[in-house]
Amino acid sequence: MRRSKVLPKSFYAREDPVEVARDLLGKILRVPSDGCAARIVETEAYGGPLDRASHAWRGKTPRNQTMFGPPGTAYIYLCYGMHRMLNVVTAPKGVAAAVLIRGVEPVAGQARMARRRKYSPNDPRVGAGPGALTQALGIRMGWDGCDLVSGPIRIEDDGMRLTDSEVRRGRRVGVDYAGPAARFPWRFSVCENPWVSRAKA
DNA sequence: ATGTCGATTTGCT
DNA sequence: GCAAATCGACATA
Repeated sequence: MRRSKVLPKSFYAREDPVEVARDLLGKILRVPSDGCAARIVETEAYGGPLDRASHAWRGKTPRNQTMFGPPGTAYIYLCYGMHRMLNVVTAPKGVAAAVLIRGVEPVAGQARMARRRKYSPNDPRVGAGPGALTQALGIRMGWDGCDLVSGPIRIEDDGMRLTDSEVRRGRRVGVDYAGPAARFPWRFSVCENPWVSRAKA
């Protein structure tokens, strides 16, 4: 095991969430309070005035306000009334942008994560999919807005680097309603990795 | 292997 | 009222 360092605020404080989404692949998502950690293998960027798929496109609401907050915090929201989605807030405060975490490969606390998901530890369904990984890691709605450097959820760099040939880039999942924005190639995933969600197109 | 459908909060029309 | 940055149960083949 390589030594992990928590990502600094500067990692998140960049103008373009697409860059952050790409660089998040291979990083470690950790919940220190229960010893679980997993490697990020799939992400999607959201934000900017042209992105109709972004929750912030129509402005601030009670649900999406943390997207407008400082970078390096977690935007957690409820989807379809039951699934918790974990996003990383990027861009300067006041600019709404975030990266959705869509797939993770468990690297610590695998048994605990598998138990929460009711699958065996080697089953990709434990961490493949945005709703699946938050359940596996025990991420709670109450953590919305928490700090990713010192809070209950942290993201670390253990030195892993992915070349462009190991990364797949394509359309985002489940945003067909968003007009031209539906075709933005803002989804990133690790090639050949079984912990990437099964997307329908 | 593929298709339909229900769960259930949030926000727009 | 209805669709949503989804998932899993169940049906059919």
